[in-house]
Amino acid sequence: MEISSHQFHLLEQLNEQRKQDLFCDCNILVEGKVFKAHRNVLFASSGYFKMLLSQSSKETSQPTIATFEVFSPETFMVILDFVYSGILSLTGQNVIEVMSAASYLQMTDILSVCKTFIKSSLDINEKEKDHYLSLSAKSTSTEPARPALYRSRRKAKSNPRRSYSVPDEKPGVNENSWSSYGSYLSSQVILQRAETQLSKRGRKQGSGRKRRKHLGLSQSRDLGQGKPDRAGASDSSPTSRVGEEAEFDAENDVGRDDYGCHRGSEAVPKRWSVTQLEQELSRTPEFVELKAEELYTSMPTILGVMSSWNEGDLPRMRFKCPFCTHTVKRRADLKRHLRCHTGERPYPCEACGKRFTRLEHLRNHFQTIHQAGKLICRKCKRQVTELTGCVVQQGTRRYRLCHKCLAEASLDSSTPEDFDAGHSLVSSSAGNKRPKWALEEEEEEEQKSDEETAEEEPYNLVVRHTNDDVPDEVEEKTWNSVTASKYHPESTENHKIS
DNA sequence: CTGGGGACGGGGCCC
DNA sequence: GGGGCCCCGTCCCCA
Repeated sequence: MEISSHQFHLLEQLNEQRKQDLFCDCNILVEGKVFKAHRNVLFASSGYFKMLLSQSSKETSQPTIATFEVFSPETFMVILDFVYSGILSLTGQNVIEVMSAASYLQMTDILSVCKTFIKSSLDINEKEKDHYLSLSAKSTSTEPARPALYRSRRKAKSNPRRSYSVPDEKPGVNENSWSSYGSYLSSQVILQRAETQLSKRGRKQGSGRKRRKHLGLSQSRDLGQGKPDRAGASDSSPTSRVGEEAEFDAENDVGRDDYGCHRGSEAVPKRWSVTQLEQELSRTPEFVELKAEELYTSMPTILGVMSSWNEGDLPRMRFKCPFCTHTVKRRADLKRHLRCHTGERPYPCEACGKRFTRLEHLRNHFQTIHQAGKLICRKCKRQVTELTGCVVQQGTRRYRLCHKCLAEASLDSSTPEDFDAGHSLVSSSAGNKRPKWALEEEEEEEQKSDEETAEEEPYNLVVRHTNDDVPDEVEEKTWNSVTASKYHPESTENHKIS
């Protein structure tokens, strides 16, 4: 026979013990503030602590001290309260940092709730839109943030306080609290996008930003001895973090000044960069894939915002990106911009598989990479014709050499091929060395049954506008080799739509 | 190590 | 609204 209240009472007792500092055998030092807790509770709640405490479990006679500098004491208080009560106090101001801390501490339940909270914050229904449009920027900037209390499903029954359930876990409960957009987001779970996003971000940020690091764990009798661990960390997180905060403070101030009334800003507290938010969103397997098209049509009310206007001027309508502070004048531009957040690349190069966000980028790529459009010998800089020179490929670069320079360069091993011979330069070179981005798209390339066709006609640019949801509806535009060199799509007779 | 150039991504804006 | 052009910034490779 199961007594349902036992778990709750047990946790309640543990929480009381924590508050009274009874049997606490773990001290957590967060930016100088000490939190006391029980190892077993932390072990059971956090993957981070599980790993940490299992490593230090041999010396159980001494209290464990964990030191963190990557989140604030207030944030850790929220998390610790959740651990001991099942109640998560989220606000628009703390959700990002709580999510970051939860991600760090490997607490997936909190992560899910935070992501859901953010998603719901991104939704603005028609009522709110009308509300914003009817009020001036001044009058809407003072609405206090109401904390939302998220309760663990296990404790939802006995909690008298208002709580939300995670839609993923309990569909149907509190449906009004969650927009269709949020449901849409939750239903679009794709792991591959997360990997792609992470690899992309990692590549881009590799030199620019340092990952935040915790400052270590010590096990000693004296709390003060936790300090040397901080000094020992070469990649000092306070320094890097301050830099990140300052960076985003500046960029977010712009958006806040103009669009302070927009609720979307609540979901992105000013201390966080957009990239950081994306990283947090993409760190977990549940990262959602958003297609710009669907995103655009599924949440139209979030996009149109009214900027503040000067005296005597008519209000200027701009469109704000829900994921960052960027605003654009036209909806189409926003739609285009959204692709940089969703990672959607609807224009694959049929020659090499690389995908692009825009047709023009694909066009430029094809011209420069696969056609070596410059009729100049790269070595002697003289003009070459298709008779006096040929195209060679070195790595990912493709260029022309005159026959003379080619002979001098001794490029026999690189298998240069005559441009007019109709051989597949791409396939021969791609077989030798696959670029990094090609590897990323490897899985998708495997599904391309028509790629061989493209390789047989290496000088035709085949543009396929993909639609992942409707794979049968594939739009292809094939440029003839001659017209492709010009890339004038207005000459529609050269397009083959299949 | 450094500077130059290529490739690429993204924004603004025109047609 | 879509397509396209221009411009700029960033990253990477190479000499």
